[in-house]
Amino acid sequence: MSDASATAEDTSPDTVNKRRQIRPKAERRQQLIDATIRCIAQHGLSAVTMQMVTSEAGLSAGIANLHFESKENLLRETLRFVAEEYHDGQIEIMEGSRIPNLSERLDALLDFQLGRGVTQRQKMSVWFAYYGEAGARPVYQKIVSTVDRLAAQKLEAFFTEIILDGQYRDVDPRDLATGYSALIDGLHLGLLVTPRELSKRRARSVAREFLRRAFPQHIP
Amino acid sequence: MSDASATAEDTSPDTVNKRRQIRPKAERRQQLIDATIRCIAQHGLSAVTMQMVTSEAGLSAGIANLHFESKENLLRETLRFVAEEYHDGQIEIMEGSRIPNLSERLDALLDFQLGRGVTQRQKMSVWFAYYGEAGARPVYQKIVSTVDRLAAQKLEAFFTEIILDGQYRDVDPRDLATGYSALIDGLHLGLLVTPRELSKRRARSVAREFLRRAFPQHIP
DNA sequence: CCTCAGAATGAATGATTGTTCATTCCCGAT
DNA sequence: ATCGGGAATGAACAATCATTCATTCTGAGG
Repeated sequence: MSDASATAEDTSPDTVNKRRQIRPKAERRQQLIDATIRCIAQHGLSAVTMQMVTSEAGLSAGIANLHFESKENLLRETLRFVAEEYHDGQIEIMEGSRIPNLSERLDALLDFQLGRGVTQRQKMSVWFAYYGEAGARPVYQKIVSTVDRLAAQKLEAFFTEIILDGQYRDVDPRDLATGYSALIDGLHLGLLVTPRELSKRRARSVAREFLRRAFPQHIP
Repeated sequence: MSDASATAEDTSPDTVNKRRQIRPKAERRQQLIDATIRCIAQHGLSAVTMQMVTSEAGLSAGIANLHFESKENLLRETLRFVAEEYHDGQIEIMEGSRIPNLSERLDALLDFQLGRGVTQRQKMSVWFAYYGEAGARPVYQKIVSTVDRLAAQKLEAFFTEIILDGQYRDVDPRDLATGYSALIDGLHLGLLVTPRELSKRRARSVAREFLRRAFPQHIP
């Protein structure tokens, strides 16, 4: 929106470019998925059209049907990408090869899940747009279930490790992991729907207090 | 789907009735809202059409535009109804004129939020369908925000009462209310999207444990 | 420099959908 | 009984959308 001086030939990647370019298939697919994410975040899943996506990607109308078979396919692959991206990031932290200290790893998890990222709001919108449809679409349920199950197992293992380290009593790692995951989902929902009443800072504080009550020795 | 024997004149309310009936405006509006809820739960918000809704209600095609100005209006009023119904039920319990005992009131709240009700799943679907679109639709955000704020205030007051009664230290009622609300939302999400991995019983147990950690004297 | 496989285009198409409104006909008031 | 206001109908309409495919054009290999 800033550099729109169409005086000479324009070869910048983001602005309108008349020249047709041929790119590898994988690159075009990702380009279309990224455009779909932006469209869902801005207009809502139910308002997204193919023209909207291809226009956002700066490409022609028929290209989405060329690289994905149909609109349904494009939306399904977009969900899969967002779901895997989120859970992969989570799992990388929890497996903990990077951060050996358990307290620091808890903080890193909090930062990843509730930290600030400009693009974070876009991802949340997409996330819940699909959740909203999941009740009626078994395909979406299956994608989310698959990645969710793995993340839940890793979280349970992570909590088990903390429980052993702190010798905590009367704490079931499975129930605690379920509760923590639900809490994070609910906080994301609050950040998305009522951002005026729930700041990111307070959301992080609330989640931290949940962990502090469960693992007082690991959270100051 | 069971009693479909079209042998004689049919005057039952739910089955197909040829005879045209004139009913009060308010009744027709509610009838259409109920049909909309069922359609959203079954097919998803993005797949709902006017014909689907009017057919589900057993009425003619143009009637939705007669009682609501447009489709957008119908969807907006449906959201308002579901949101108010849920929060009114919550508030009635928390105000506690019915149940004086605080522990019993906590249990009643858990039962209402995570109890079994056949229609519960339908309402959850609608709830999250709108949440998914809320990120892109300020109108939805405003409706949810309005009812949510009132419920949050009542919950905070309720928790404050419990804190005073139990003389709990180091517990902020506002943060606790935010956390509990988020936890319930997250559990609803789990019940909707991954029902195989989260039973209602376990969801209730997880929420109860959250409360027990905060109010040990009030939850056995 | 030339060639051509196949990537990209975008106008055309058929299907779907929200909305309208002329017509029908129910039901309470007279 | 009957009359009229207005609730209900449903066929028709205009707009929108996903998808197709004949055509254009690119860029790497010969």
